[in-house]
Amino acid sequence: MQSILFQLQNAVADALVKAFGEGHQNTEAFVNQASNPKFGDYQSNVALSLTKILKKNPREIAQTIIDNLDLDEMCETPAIAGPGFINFTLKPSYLEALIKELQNDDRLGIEPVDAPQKVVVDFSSPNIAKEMHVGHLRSTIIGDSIARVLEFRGQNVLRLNHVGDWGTQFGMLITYLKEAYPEALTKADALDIGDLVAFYKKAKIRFDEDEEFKESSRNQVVALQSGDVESLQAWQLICDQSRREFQKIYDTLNIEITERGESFYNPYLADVINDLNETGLLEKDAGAQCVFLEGFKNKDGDRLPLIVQKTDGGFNYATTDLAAIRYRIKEDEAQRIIYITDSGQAGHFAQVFQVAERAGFIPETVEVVHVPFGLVQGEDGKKLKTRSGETIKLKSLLDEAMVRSKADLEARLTEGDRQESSEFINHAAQVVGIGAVKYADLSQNRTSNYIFSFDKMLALQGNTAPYMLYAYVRVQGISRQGEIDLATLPTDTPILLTEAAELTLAKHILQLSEVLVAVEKELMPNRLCEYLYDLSRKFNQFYEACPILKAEGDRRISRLILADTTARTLKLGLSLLGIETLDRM
RNA sequence: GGACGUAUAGCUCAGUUGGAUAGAGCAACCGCCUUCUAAGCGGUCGGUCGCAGGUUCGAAUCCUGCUACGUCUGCCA
Repeated sequence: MQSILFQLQNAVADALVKAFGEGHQNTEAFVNQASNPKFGDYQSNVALSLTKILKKNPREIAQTIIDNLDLDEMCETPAIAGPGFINFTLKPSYLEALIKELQNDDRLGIEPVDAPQKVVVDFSSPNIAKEMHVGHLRSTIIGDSIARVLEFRGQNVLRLNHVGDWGTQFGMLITYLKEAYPEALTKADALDIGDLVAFYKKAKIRFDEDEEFKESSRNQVVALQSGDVESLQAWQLICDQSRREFQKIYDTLNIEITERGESFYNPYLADVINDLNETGLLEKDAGAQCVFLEGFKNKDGDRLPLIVQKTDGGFNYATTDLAAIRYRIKEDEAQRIIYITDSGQAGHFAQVFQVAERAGFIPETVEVVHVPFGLVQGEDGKKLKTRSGETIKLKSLLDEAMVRSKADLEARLTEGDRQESSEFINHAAQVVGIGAVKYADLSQNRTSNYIFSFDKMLALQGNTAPYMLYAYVRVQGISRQGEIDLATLPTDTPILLTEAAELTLAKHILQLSEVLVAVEKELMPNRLCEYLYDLSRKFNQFYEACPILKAEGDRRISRLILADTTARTLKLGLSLLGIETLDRM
């Protein structure tokens, strides 16, 4: 099923050629959803844009376009309004037919793309032996949602966790491991570090206070990078410990991701330097191997380098990122590489991408894109910390969300004199709590800073996950109340869209495909959130205005189908945000 | 110093290639439960789209300057 928008765009584009000649084959049709319902459902502004080119009155142009349009099946006669807008109002009969098509379509009218692309989504990327913080939460939630949308569209997605599992901090960690847990290296499963973050902090203290420790840490880095067996074993132990902690978070969030950390690209780093050298981009400056950047200056106004090999011969993260780009293009055959990180890294990626392009690492057929998101701030507008100034642990943050949603639910149960099992309560609290955290994050334009507030994200009114979950629950409630299996409603009865609320809801349901195309292109999950929020509101208005179980005959079945299609759209949309649904709450 | 980003209602935010009278939620106030879960629905109130110019038939949106805030700015990632 082609989206309504797509069909109207094509129709207008055809009309332009018919009306004004072959020269207008590439003229943009400028069809959009109507800016205000009173203007109809869709509008085209193309007549206004052609005023100068055709040297005619825009209303006259609009009329000529309408005369050449063939939309009798879809629309009422298009109207010209204002200076030359063409307004389209969809026919109820057309909407009825489309809703009917969705009744038994699991994909709700969304066709997979014709030619799937190989897409790498690089997200989450915590650092080994460090706490996952709210910044990682954003990357994880946004990355997962983008990956889900692309997957549903039929793209071949590789989700990669580019964990920080390599680098100078491991010298310190391994040295401390040997000092504090010497038995860990000789006995199996002897390591029980417990809180790895505390371990990291202790190691850091030792590193800062003791010159000898510092020196042996440096030697440890060299040993690790040169493949010393014992060092590698220690490194592995620390990574495993961290990995287990990360996995708990991913399990709670229901997120799948393949770990491929920085260390993976270690064997390819030297090649990057060699190839940069061959392209003539490499310059040695103050002992370091650099590529000097175009359009970047340092504080003194001199040209700024991207350092790819340090004076001591070590590589840094720019080198790793260059190696990763090449590997993902050559070995993974990626056609689109998406990096989900905070906007603070925008400069870094701009630099790395520039060097990769100039070095010829990125073919024209490959798109490499940084998807930045804003800072997570506390309610004071500053970087989020606990009262004592500590980083907030992701686990405790998620736990608190669930505790709060549980308390809310229990209060409601008491109020409504309802009895539920503890399994039910715990499951509902988890779905609502985690869903609320995810939705709060995804529903904002990701480029702006994000003020993190438990109260706001867990508020159960307004533009929140619970609001949408509740709309879904309402439909399931109808099913229970009427003892109706929504999956086996009759298929031979007509859809009847006569009430304004029914028409409004039906139109909105049919716009999912337009939204998903936009999300895939712009990588902005908040567009999907906005769509689902509007869908929930329109459903609630329909629910209020149009009795379902009390309706009779075909009208009852039609409304049941409309409600069920809404619920399935909500469930699909929420699943693309990584949010589960509930039958009761 | 430079680069990038942000600035929209009291608060938190939308605003899709420039389009018609800039939209939600929260907060405040007023209504609607003998009727499918009121975690709902309807209504009222609330804006010099940071400031000043410019381009355009038309600017929150594009350009220039300014102000404020944020991020980044050579061997951490």
